[in-house]
Amino acid sequence: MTLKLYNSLSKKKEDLKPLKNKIKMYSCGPTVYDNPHIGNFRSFVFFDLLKKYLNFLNFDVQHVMNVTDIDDKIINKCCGKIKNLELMTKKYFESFKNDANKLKIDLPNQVPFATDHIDEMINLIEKLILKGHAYKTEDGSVFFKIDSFKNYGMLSKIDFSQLSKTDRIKNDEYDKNSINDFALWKSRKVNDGDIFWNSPWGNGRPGWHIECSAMSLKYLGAQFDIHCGGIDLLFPHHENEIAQSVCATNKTFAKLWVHCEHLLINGSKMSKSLNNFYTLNDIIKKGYNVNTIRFFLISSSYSHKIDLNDVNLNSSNSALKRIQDFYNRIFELSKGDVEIDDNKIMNTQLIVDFKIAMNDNLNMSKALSVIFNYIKKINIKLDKKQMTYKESILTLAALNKIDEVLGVIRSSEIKLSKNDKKLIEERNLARKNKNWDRADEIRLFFKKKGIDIDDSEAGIIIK
RNA sequence: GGCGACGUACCCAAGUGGUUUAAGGGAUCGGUUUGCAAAACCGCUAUUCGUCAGUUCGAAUCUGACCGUCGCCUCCA
Repeated sequence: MTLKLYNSLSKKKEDLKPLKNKIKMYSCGPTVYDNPHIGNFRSFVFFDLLKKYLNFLNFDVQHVMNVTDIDDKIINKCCGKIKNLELMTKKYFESFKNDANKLKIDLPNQVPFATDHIDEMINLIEKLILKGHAYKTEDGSVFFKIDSFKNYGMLSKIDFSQLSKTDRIKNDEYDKNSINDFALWKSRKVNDGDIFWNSPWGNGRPGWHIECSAMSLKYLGAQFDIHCGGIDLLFPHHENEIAQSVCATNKTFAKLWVHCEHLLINGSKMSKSLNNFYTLNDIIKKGYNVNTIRFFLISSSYSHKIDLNDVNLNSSNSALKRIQDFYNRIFELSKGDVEIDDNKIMNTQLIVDFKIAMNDNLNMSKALSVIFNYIKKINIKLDKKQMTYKESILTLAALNKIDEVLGVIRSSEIKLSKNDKKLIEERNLARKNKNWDRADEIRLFFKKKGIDIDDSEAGIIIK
Protein backbone atom coordinates (compact mmCIF):
# COMPACT_ATOMS: atom_id res chain seq x y z
CA MET A 1 0.00 0.00 0.00
CA THR A 2 1.52 3.26 -1.08
CA LEU A 3 0.94 6.92 -0.52
CA LYS A 4 -1.22 8.54 -3.15
CA LEU A 5 -0.89 12.25 -3.76
CA TYR A 6 -2.93 14.49 -6.01
CA ASN A 7 -0.71 15.60 -8.84
CA SER A 8 -1.65 19.00 -10.28
CA LEU A 9 0.11 17.99 -13.48
CA SER A 10 -2.08 14.98 -14.26
CA LYS A 11 -5.02 16.16 -12.15
CA LYS A 12 -5.17 12.71 -10.63
CA LYS A 13 -4.12 10.99 -7.47
CA GLU A 14 -0.90 9.14 -8.18
CA ASP A 15 1.16 6.60 -6.30
CA LEU A 16 4.34 8.06 -4.94
CA LYS A 17 7.16 6.00 -6.40
CA PRO A 18 10.53 7.44 -5.40
CA LEU A 19 12.96 7.96 -8.28
CA LYS A 20 15.90 6.92 -6.11
CA ASN A 21 16.23 5.41 -2.66
CA LYS A 22 15.31 8.70 -1.05
CA ILE A 23 12.57 11.20 -1.72
CA LYS A 24 13.66 14.54 -3.03
CA MET A 25 11.25 17.32 -2.32
CA TYR A 26 11.33 21.01 -3.12
CA SER A 27 9.00 23.65 -1.81
CA CYS A 28 8.71 27.36 -2.45
CA GLY A 29 9.59 29.21 0.71
CA PRO A 30 9.00 32.70 2.04
CA THR A 31 9.85 36.05 0.52
CA VAL A 32 11.54 37.76 3.42
CA TYR A 33 10.31 41.33 3.02
CA ASP A 34 7.99 41.35 6.04
CA ASN A 35 6.77 39.14 8.86
CA PRO A 36 5.05 36.10 7.40
CA HIS A 37 1.33 35.81 8.11
CA ILE A 38 -0.62 32.78 9.20
CA GLY A 39 -1.81 32.15 5.64
CA ASN A 40 1.79 31.73 4.54
CA PHE A 41 2.21 29.29 7.36
CA ARG A 42 -0.62 27.12 6.19
CA SER A 43 1.64 26.09 3.32
CA PHE A 44 4.76 25.77 5.41
CA VAL A 45 2.94 23.63 7.95
CA PHE A 46 1.62 21.49 5.13
CA PHE A 47 5.11 20.93 3.67
CA ASP A 48 6.23 19.95 7.14
CA LEU A 49 3.31 17.58 7.57
CA LEU A 50 4.04 15.92 4.25
CA LYS A 51 7.70 15.52 5.10
CA LYS A 52 6.91 14.14 8.53
CA TYR A 53 4.46 11.68 7.09
CA LEU A 54 7.06 10.50 4.57
CA ASN A 55 9.44 10.00 7.48
CA PHE A 56 6.69 8.12 9.30
CA LEU A 57 6.53 5.80 6.26
CA ASN A 58 10.25 5.30 6.71
CA PHE A 59 11.32 7.23 3.66
CA ASP A 60 14.55 9.10 3.72
CA VAL A 61 13.63 12.63 2.64
CA GLN A 62 15.75 15.45 1.33
CA HIS A 63 13.70 18.61 1.59
CA VAL A 64 14.88 21.87 0.06
CA MET A 65 13.09 25.18 0.48
CA ASN A 66 14.25 28.45 -1.05
CA VAL A 67 14.18 31.86 0.56
CA THR A 68 13.50 34.75 -1.80
CA ASP A 69 15.63 37.63 -0.62
CA ILE A 70 15.58 39.69 -3.80
CA ASP A 71 12.51 41.02 -5.55
CA ASP A 72 10.66 44.28 -6.29
CA LYS A 73 9.10 44.58 -2.87
CA ILE A 74 12.38 44.04 -1.11
CA ILE A 75 14.14 46.63 -3.26
CA ASN A 76 11.39 49.16 -2.63
CA LYS A 77 11.34 48.56 1.07
CA CYS A 78 15.08 48.97 1.51
CA CYS A 79 15.29 51.97 -0.81
CA GLY A 80 17.79 50.38 -3.15
CA LYS A 81 20.50 49.94 -0.54
CA ILE A 82 22.20 46.55 -0.44
CA LYS A 83 23.19 47.09 3.19
CA ASN A 84 19.53 47.52 4.13
CA LEU A 85 18.62 44.50 2.07
CA GLU A 86 21.01 42.29 3.97
CA LEU A 87 19.81 43.52 7.34
CA MET A 88 16.17 43.36 6.42
CA THR A 89 16.12 39.94 4.83
CA LYS A 90 18.08 38.54 7.74
CA LYS A 91 15.63 40.04 10.20
CA TYR A 92 12.56 38.64 8.49
CA PHE A 93 14.15 35.27 7.96
CA GLU A 94 14.73 35.14 11.71
CA SER A 95 11.11 36.07 12.23
CA PHE A 96 10.08 33.26 9.88
CA LYS A 97 12.27 30.77 11.74
CA ASN A 98 10.84 31.85 15.08
CA ASP A 99 7.26 31.33 14.04
CA ALA A 100 8.11 28.09 12.23
CA ASN A 101 9.69 26.84 15.40
CA LYS A 102 6.63 27.70 17.47
CA LEU A 103 4.48 25.80 15.01
CA LYS A 104 6.77 22.77 15.34
CA ILE A 105 7.94 23.01 11.76
CA ASP A 106 11.29 21.30 11.23
CA LEU A 107 13.44 23.40 8.95
CA PRO A 108 14.15 21.66 5.64
CA ASN A 109 17.53 20.02 5.06
CA GLN A 110 18.62 22.95 2.92
CA VAL A 111 17.26 26.49 2.99
CA PRO A 112 19.17 28.32 0.24
CA PHE A 113 18.93 32.07 -0.29
CA ALA A 114 18.48 33.46 -3.78
CA THR A 115 21.25 36.05 -3.53
CA ASP A 116 23.75 33.33 -2.65
CA HIS A 117 23.03 31.65 -5.99
CA ILE A 118 23.36 34.45 -8.54
CA ASP A 119 26.11 32.55 -10.39
CA GLU A 120 23.98 29.44 -10.71
CA MET A 121 21.14 31.54 -12.08
CA ILE A 122 23.38 33.30 -14.58
CA ASN A 123 24.68 29.94 -15.80
CA LEU A 124 21.17 28.67 -16.25
CA ILE A 125 20.13 31.79 -18.16
CA GLU A 126 23.17 31.52 -20.43
CA LYS A 127 22.23 27.96 -21.21
CA LEU A 128 18.69 29.02 -22.08
CA ILE A 129 19.94 31.78 -24.39
CA LEU A 130 22.33 29.36 -26.06
CA LYS A 131 19.53 26.91 -26.72
CA GLY A 132 17.30 29.59 -28.15
CA HIS A 133 14.80 29.67 -25.29
CA ALA A 134 15.68 33.15 -24.11
CA TYR A 135 16.67 36.47 -25.59
CA LYS A 136 18.30 39.66 -24.46
CA THR A 137 16.57 42.98 -24.96
CA GLU A 138 18.13 46.37 -25.72
CA ASP A 139 18.19 47.49 -22.11
CA GLY A 140 20.09 44.40 -20.97
CA SER A 141 17.24 42.30 -19.62
CA VAL A 142 16.72 38.67 -20.55
CA PHE A 143 13.36 37.07 -21.20
CA PHE A 144 12.21 33.54 -21.58
CA LYS A 145 10.50 32.97 -24.91
CA ILE A 146 7.43 30.94 -24.16
CA ASP A 147 6.84 30.14 -27.82
CA SER A 148 10.03 28.12 -27.72
CA PHE A 149 8.60 25.61 -25.28
CA LYS A 150 5.70 23.76 -26.81
CA ASN A 151 4.49 22.40 -23.49
CA TYR A 152 4.19 25.83 -21.92
CA GLY A 153 0.87 25.73 -20.08
CA MET A 154 1.06 22.03 -19.21
CA LEU A 155 0.59 22.69 -15.52
CA SER A 156 -1.92 25.52 -15.52
CA LYS A 157 -3.71 24.07 -18.59
CA ILE A 158 -3.80 27.46 -20.24
CA ASP A 159 -3.47 27.58 -24.01
CA PHE A 160 -1.02 30.33 -24.88
CA SER A 161 -0.50 29.51 -28.53
CA GLN A 162 -3.30 31.86 -29.61
CA LEU A 163 -2.55 34.65 -27.21
CA SER A 164 1.13 35.02 -27.86
CA LYS A 165 0.88 35.27 -31.63
CA THR A 166 -1.42 38.24 -31.77
CA ASP A 167 -0.12 40.68 -29.20
CA ARG A 168 3.12 42.52 -29.25
CA ILE A 169 2.91 44.70 -26.23
CA LYS A 170 5.48 46.99 -24.77
CA ASN A 171 5.73 46.86 -21.04
CA ASP A 172 6.56 50.29 -19.61
CA GLU A 173 9.59 49.05 -17.72
CA TYR A 174 11.08 46.21 -19.72
CA ASP A 175 10.97 45.28 -23.40
CA LYS A 176 9.71 41.92 -24.37
CA ASN A 177 8.56 40.31 -27.57
CA SER A 178 5.44 38.68 -26.32
CA ILE A 179 3.19 39.63 -23.44
CA ASN A 180 3.59 36.31 -21.71
CA ASP A 181 7.35 36.10 -21.94
CA PHE A 182 8.76 36.44 -18.48
CA ALA A 183 11.94 37.96 -17.10
CA LEU A 184 14.93 35.79 -16.30
CA TRP A 185 17.19 38.78 -15.72
CA LYS A 186 16.10 42.34 -15.06
CA SER A 187 18.43 45.14 -16.08
CA ARG A 188 19.42 47.65 -13.44
CA LYS A 189 16.95 50.49 -12.92
CA VAL A 190 17.45 53.80 -11.13
CA ASN A 191 15.39 52.69 -8.15
CA ASP A 192 17.53 49.58 -7.74
CA GLY A 193 20.25 51.77 -6.24
CA ASP A 194 23.27 49.68 -5.41
CA ILE A 195 21.33 46.45 -5.46
CA PHE A 196 22.67 44.78 -8.60
CA TRP A 197 24.99 42.06 -9.79
CA ASN A 198 27.26 41.83 -12.81
CA SER A 199 26.22 39.54 -15.61
CA PRO A 200 27.09 38.90 -19.24
CA TRP A 201 24.17 41.20 -20.09
CA GLY A 202 25.26 44.06 -17.87
CA ASN A 203 24.28 44.98 -14.33
CA GLY A 204 20.98 43.79 -13.02
CA ARG A 205 19.26 41.22 -10.87
CA PRO A 206 17.62 37.89 -11.39
CA GLY A 207 13.91 37.43 -12.05
CA TRP A 208 11.92 35.58 -9.48
CA HIS A 209 11.20 32.29 -11.21
CA ILE A 210 14.78 31.45 -12.15
CA GLU A 211 15.90 31.08 -8.53
CA CYS A 212 13.79 28.00 -7.92
CA SER A 213 15.02 26.35 -11.11
CA ALA A 214 18.62 27.11 -10.25
CA MET A 215 18.45 26.04 -6.63
CA SER A 216 16.40 22.91 -7.13
CA LEU A 217 18.87 21.90 -9.86
CA LYS A 218 21.81 22.52 -7.58
CA TYR A 219 20.52 20.70 -4.52
CA LEU A 220 18.22 18.05 -5.95
CA GLY A 221 19.35 17.58 -9.53
CA ALA A 222 17.42 17.92 -12.75
CA GLN A 223 14.74 15.46 -11.68
CA PHE A 224 13.14 15.03 -8.31
CA ASP A 225 10.04 13.55 -6.74
CA ILE A 226 7.84 16.24 -5.27
CA HIS A 227 7.50 19.94 -5.82
CA CYS A 228 5.07 21.71 -3.56
CA GLY A 229 3.87 25.21 -3.01
CA GLY A 230 0.82 27.36 -2.46
CA ILE A 231 -1.92 27.15 -5.06
CA ASP A 232 -1.36 30.77 -6.02
CA LEU A 233 2.10 29.85 -7.29
CA LEU A 234 0.74 27.36 -9.79
CA PHE A 235 0.59 30.06 -12.40
CA PRO A 236 2.79 31.69 -13.43
CA HIS A 237 5.58 30.73 -11.04
CA HIS A 238 5.51 26.95 -11.32
CA GLU A 239 4.62 27.01 -15.00
CA ASN A 240 7.70 29.15 -15.55
CA GLU A 241 9.88 26.94 -13.41
CA ILE A 242 8.93 23.98 -15.56
CA ALA A 243 9.69 25.87 -18.75
CA GLN A 244 13.11 27.02 -17.54
CA SER A 245 14.17 23.72 -16.05
CA VAL A 246 12.93 21.45 -18.79
CA CYS A 247 14.39 23.64 -21.53
CA ALA A 248 17.74 23.89 -19.78
CA THR A 249 18.19 20.24 -18.81
CA ASN A 250 15.95 18.30 -21.21
CA LYS A 251 14.79 16.33 -18.18
CA THR A 252 11.24 16.14 -16.90
CA PHE A 253 11.85 18.17 -13.71
CA ALA A 254 9.49 17.44 -10.78
CA LYS A 255 7.36 14.34 -11.01
CA LEU A 256 4.60 15.26 -8.60
CA TRP A 257 3.25 18.77 -8.14
CA VAL A 258 1.38 19.23 -4.92
CA HIS A 259 -0.44 22.47 -4.16
CA CYS A 260 -1.74 23.68 -0.87
CA GLU A 261 -4.98 25.67 -0.87
CA HIS A 262 -5.49 29.08 0.65
CA LEU A 263 -6.28 30.17 4.12
CA LEU A 264 -9.33 32.41 3.98
CA ILE A 265 -10.40 35.09 6.34
CA ASN A 266 -14.04 36.20 6.27
CA GLY A 267 -14.40 34.20 3.09
CA SER A 268 -11.60 35.75 1.09
CA LYS A 269 -7.95 34.95 0.67
CA MET A 270 -5.64 36.21 3.37
CA SER A 271 -2.94 38.34 1.82
CA LYS A 272 -0.68 41.24 2.49
CA SER A 273 -2.07 43.24 -0.40
CA LEU A 274 -5.66 42.94 0.84
CA ASN A 275 -4.46 43.91 4.29
CA ASN A 276 -6.57 41.21 5.89
CA PHE A 277 -3.83 39.20 7.49
CA TYR A 278 -2.87 38.01 10.95
CA THR A 279 0.55 36.90 12.04
CA LEU A 280 1.05 33.91 14.28
CA ASN A 281 1.57 36.21 17.22
CA ASP A 282 -1.69 38.00 16.51
CA ILE A 283 -3.53 34.72 16.89
CA ILE A 284 -1.57 33.77 19.99
CA LYS A 285 -2.50 37.13 21.50
CA LYS A 286 -6.13 36.29 20.91
CA GLY A 287 -5.65 33.46 23.37
CA TYR A 288 -5.07 30.44 21.15
CA ASN A 289 -2.08 28.26 21.78
CA VAL A 290 0.27 27.16 19.04
CA ASN A 291 -0.81 23.53 19.14
CA THR A 292 -4.39 24.59 18.51
CA ILE A 293 -3.26 26.76 15.63
CA ARG A 294 -1.20 23.98 14.07
CA PHE A 295 -4.08 21.57 14.57
CA PHE A 296 -6.47 24.01 12.92
CA LEU A 297 -4.12 24.36 9.95
CA ILE A 298 -3.69 20.62 9.39
CA SER A 299 -7.04 19.23 10.46
CA SER A 300 -8.76 19.51 7.12
CA SER A 301 -7.55 18.59 3.69
CA TYR A 302 -4.64 20.63 2.39
CA SER A 303 -6.38 20.77 -0.98
CA HIS A 304 -9.37 22.68 0.38
CA LYS A 305 -9.69 26.21 1.54
CA ILE A 306 -10.10 26.79 5.25
CA ASP A 307 -11.57 29.83 6.94
CA LEU A 308 -9.78 31.39 9.88
CA ASN A 309 -12.31 32.53 12.47
CA ASP A 310 -13.04 32.15 16.16
CA VAL A 311 -15.71 29.51 15.66
CA ASN A 312 -13.30 27.27 13.73
CA LEU A 313 -10.39 27.95 16.06
CA ASN A 314 -12.49 27.18 19.13
CA SER A 315 -13.76 24.03 17.51
CA SER A 316 -10.17 22.96 16.81
CA ASN A 317 -9.25 23.82 20.35
CA SER A 318 -11.95 21.56 21.81
CA ALA A 319 -11.25 18.72 19.41
CA LEU A 320 -7.55 18.81 20.18
CA LYS A 321 -8.30 18.92 23.88
CA ARG A 322 -10.24 15.71 23.53
CA ILE A 323 -7.19 14.04 22.02
CA GLN A 324 -4.88 15.50 24.64
CA ASP A 325 -7.14 14.51 27.54
CA PHE A 326 -7.16 11.00 26.18
CA TYR A 327 -3.39 11.08 25.83
CA ASN A 328 -3.05 12.22 29.43
CA ARG A 329 -5.35 9.44 30.60
CA ILE A 330 -3.22 6.85 28.84
CA PHE A 331 -0.06 8.53 30.03
CA GLU A 332 -1.20 8.24 33.65
CA LEU A 333 -2.05 4.56 33.31
CA SER A 334 1.17 3.69 31.50
CA LYS A 335 3.24 5.91 33.80
CA GLY A 336 4.78 7.32 30.64
CA ASP A 337 6.42 4.01 29.77
CA VAL A 338 6.64 3.39 26.07
CA GLU A 339 6.71 0.18 24.12
CA ILE A 340 9.91 0.26 22.08
CA ASP A 341 9.43 -2.39 19.39
CA ASP A 342 8.67 -0.28 16.34
CA ASN A 343 7.25 -3.19 14.39
CA LYS A 344 4.75 -3.89 17.11
CA ILE A 345 3.72 -0.24 17.22
CA MET A 346 3.29 -0.02 13.45
CA ASN A 347 1.04 -3.08 13.53
CA THR A 348 -1.44 -1.71 16.03
CA GLN A 349 -4.89 -1.25 14.57
CA LEU A 350 -4.72 2.47 15.31
CA ILE A 351 -1.57 2.97 13.28
CA VAL A 352 -2.69 0.67 10.47
CA ASP A 353 -5.97 2.57 10.08
CA PHE A 354 -4.26 5.92 10.42
CA LYS A 355 -1.91 4.93 7.62
CA ILE A 356 -4.74 3.84 5.34
CA ALA A 357 -6.39 7.24 5.79
CA MET A 358 -3.21 9.24 5.36
CA ASN A 359 -2.10 7.27 2.32
CA ASP A 360 -5.15 8.61 0.56
CA ASN A 361 -3.68 11.98 -0.31
CA LEU A 362 -3.17 12.84 3.37
CA ASN A 363 -6.87 12.59 4.10
CA MET A 364 -6.75 14.24 7.48
CA SER A 365 -10.50 14.15 8.08
CA LYS A 366 -10.42 10.41 7.68
CA ALA A 367 -7.27 10.09 9.77
CA LEU A 368 -8.83 12.12 12.56
CA SER A 369 -12.00 10.05 12.48
CA VAL A 370 -9.78 6.98 12.94
CA ILE A 371 -8.21 8.61 15.97
CA PHE A 372 -11.52 9.74 17.46
CA ASN A 373 -13.19 6.38 16.93
CA TYR A 374 -10.27 4.76 18.66
CA ILE A 375 -10.45 7.25 21.52
CA LYS A 376 -14.11 6.48 22.09
CA LYS A 377 -13.47 2.75 22.07
CA ILE A 378 -10.60 2.91 24.52
CA ASN A 379 -12.33 5.44 26.78
CA ILE A 380 -15.16 2.95 27.23
CA LYS A 381 -12.61 0.29 28.03
CA LEU A 382 -10.92 2.61 30.50
CA ASP A 383 -14.24 3.45 32.16
CA LYS A 384 -14.86 -0.26 32.63
CA LYS A 385 -11.33 -0.64 33.96
CA GLN A 386 -10.58 -3.26 31.35
CA MET A 387 -7.44 -1.60 30.05
CA THR A 388 -4.23 -3.28 31.12
CA TYR A 389 -0.91 -1.61 31.75
CA LYS A 390 0.57 -3.54 28.85
CA GLU A 391 -2.08 -2.28 26.47
CA SER A 392 -1.62 1.23 27.73
CA ILE A 393 2.10 1.40 26.98
CA LEU A 394 1.50 0.20 23.44
CA THR A 395 -1.28 2.76 23.03
CA LEU A 396 0.96 5.50 24.33
CA ALA A 397 3.67 4.49 21.88
CA ALA A 398 1.20 4.53 19.00
CA LEU A 399 -0.05 7.98 19.99
CA ASN A 400 3.50 9.25 20.15
CA LYS A 401 4.12 7.82 16.72
CA ILE A 402 1.10 9.65 15.33
CA ASP A 403 2.19 12.82 17.04
CA GLU A 404 5.53 12.63 15.26
CA VAL A 405 3.46 13.42 12.16
CA LEU A 406 0.80 15.73 13.58
CA GLY A 407 2.96 17.53 16.12
CA VAL A 408 0.02 18.75 18.18
CA ILE A 409 -0.74 16.32 20.98
CA ARG A 410 2.16 16.69 23.33
CA SER A 411 2.39 20.19 24.69
CA SER A 412 5.34 21.60 26.49
CA GLU A 413 5.57 20.30 30.01
CA ILE A 414 4.16 22.45 32.74
CA LYS A 415 6.91 23.50 35.08
CA LEU A 416 5.90 23.43 38.71
CA SER A 417 7.75 25.35 41.37
CA LYS A 418 8.67 23.83 44.70
CA ASN A 419 5.80 25.68 46.27
CA ASP A 420 3.41 24.42 43.59
CA LYS A 421 4.44 20.86 44.29
CA LYS A 422 3.94 21.38 48.01
CA LEU A 423 0.44 22.75 47.36
CA ILE A 424 -0.44 19.75 45.25
CA GLU A 425 0.74 17.44 48.01
CA GLU A 426 -1.37 19.42 50.45
CA ARG A 427 -4.38 19.13 48.17
CA ASN A 428 -3.96 15.37 47.87
CA LEU A 429 -3.90 15.13 51.64
CA ALA A 430 -6.90 17.42 51.97
CA ARG A 431 -8.87 15.25 49.57
CA LYS A 432 -7.95 12.16 51.53
CA ASN A 433 -9.28 13.84 54.66
CA LYS A 434 -12.35 15.03 52.79
CA ASN A 435 -11.38 18.62 53.39
CA TRP A 436 -13.11 19.68 50.18
CA ASP A 437 -12.97 23.41 50.84
CA ARG A 438 -9.18 23.44 51.04
CA ALA A 439 -8.89 21.12 48.01
CA ASP A 440 -11.10 23.37 45.92
CA GLU A 441 -9.25 26.44 47.10
CA ILE A 442 -5.96 25.03 45.86
CA ARG A 443 -7.50 23.92 42.58
CA LEU A 444 -8.82 27.43 42.07
CA PHE A 445 -5.39 28.86 42.87
CA PHE A 446 -3.89 26.83 40.02
CA LYS A 447 -6.80 27.56 37.72
CA LYS A 448 -6.04 31.26 38.05
CA LYS A 449 -2.47 30.53 36.94
CA GLY A 450 -3.82 28.72 33.89
CA ILE A 451 -3.16 25.25 35.23
CA ASP A 452 -6.05 22.77 35.39
CA ILE A 453 -6.03 19.93 37.84
CA ASP A 454 -8.23 16.95 37.03
CA ASP A 455 -8.85 14.15 39.51
CA SER A 456 -8.75 10.98 37.48
CA GLU A 457 -8.95 7.37 38.59
CA ALA A 458 -5.22 6.90 38.03
CA GLY A 459 -4.22 10.04 39.90
CA ILE A 460 -4.33 13.72 39.27
CA ILE A 461 -3.73 15.13 35.80
CA ILE A 462 -2.10 18.51 35.55
CA LYS A 463 -2.64 20.37 32.31
C1' G B 1 -14.03 37.63 -20.79
C1' G B 2 -10.78 32.88 -20.23
C1' C B 3 -9.38 28.84 -16.82
C1' G B 4 -10.36 26.27 -12.25
C1' A B 5 -12.34 24.83 -7.27
C1' C B 6 -16.46 24.39 -4.33
C1' G B 7 -21.96 24.22 -2.38
C1' U B 8 -23.47 17.70 2.71
C1' A B 9 -27.09 19.02 9.78
C1' C B 10 -26.65 25.03 14.00
C1' C B 11 -20.95 25.22 12.58
C1' C B 12 -16.48 22.51 10.49
C1' A B 13 -16.24 18.20 7.57
C1' A B 14 -15.62 12.69 5.24
C1' G B 15 -18.01 10.07 1.69
C1' U B 16 -17.78 10.56 -5.51
C1' G B 17 -22.89 4.73 -8.34
C1' G B 18 -25.60 -0.19 -3.97
C1' U B 19 -22.62 -2.95 3.24
C1' U B 20 -24.38 5.29 3.89
C1' U B 21 -32.40 5.37 5.85
C1' A B 22 -24.72 9.87 5.09
C1' A B 23 -18.20 8.95 9.11
C1' G B 24 -15.72 12.11 12.54
C1' G B 25 -15.26 16.72 15.33
C1' G B 26 -17.44 21.19 17.51
C1' A B 27 -21.80 23.45 19.74
C1' U B 28 -26.71 22.96 22.36
C1' C B 29 -30.01 20.37 25.50
C1' G B 30 -31.21 16.01 28.68
C1' G B 31 -29.16 11.78 31.48
C1' U B 32 -25.13 8.44 33.92
C1' U B 33 -20.70 9.10 36.73
C1' U B 34 -18.04 12.42 40.34
C1' G B 35 -17.46 15.17 47.34
C1' C B 36 -17.81 19.18 43.72
C1' A B 37 -15.36 19.95 39.12
C1' A B 38 -12.78 18.23 34.88
C1' A B 39 -12.62 14.13 31.91
C1' A B 40 -15.48 10.02 30.32
C1' C B 41 -19.98 7.50 28.86
C1' C B 42 -25.29 7.33 27.03
C1' G B 43 -29.25 9.88 24.40
C1' C B 44 -31.37 13.94 21.23
C1' U B 45 -29.94 17.14 16.63
C1' A B 46 -29.90 15.67 7.90
C1' U B 47 -35.58 10.17 5.16
C1' U B 48 -31.42 14.07 3.25
C1' C B 49 -26.68 15.99 0.35
C1' G B 50 -27.56 24.36 -3.58
C1' U B 51 -32.09 24.18 -7.26
C1' C B 52 -34.46 21.84 -11.30
C1' A B 53 -34.46 18.17 -15.02
C1' G B 54 -32.28 13.60 -16.95
C1' U B 55 -29.41 8.64 -17.09
C1' U B 56 -29.97 4.10 -14.01
C1' C B 57 -33.11 -1.57 -11.10
C1' G B 58 -30.51 2.00 -7.76
C1' A B 59 -27.49 8.79 -7.28
C1' A B 60 -24.96 13.01 -2.27
C1' U B 61 -21.98 10.30 -5.87
C1' C B 62 -22.89 10.29 -13.38
C1' U B 63 -25.01 14.11 -17.33
C1' G B 64 -27.24 18.96 -18.48
C1' A B 65 -29.18 23.69 -17.16
C1' C B 66 -29.64 27.27 -13.48
C1' C B 67 -28.42 29.79 -8.72
C1' G B 68 -24.57 30.95 -5.21
C1' U B 69 -19.43 31.32 -3.01
C1' C B 70 -14.27 31.58 -3.91
C1' G B 71 -9.53 31.47 -6.45
C1' C B 72 -6.08 32.18 -10.72
C1' C B 73 -5.28 34.99 -15.32
C1' U B 74 -0.33 41.35 -12.13
C1' C B 75 3.04 40.46 -6.77
C1' C B 76 1.31 36.46 -3.67
C1' A B 77 1.93 30.52 0.45
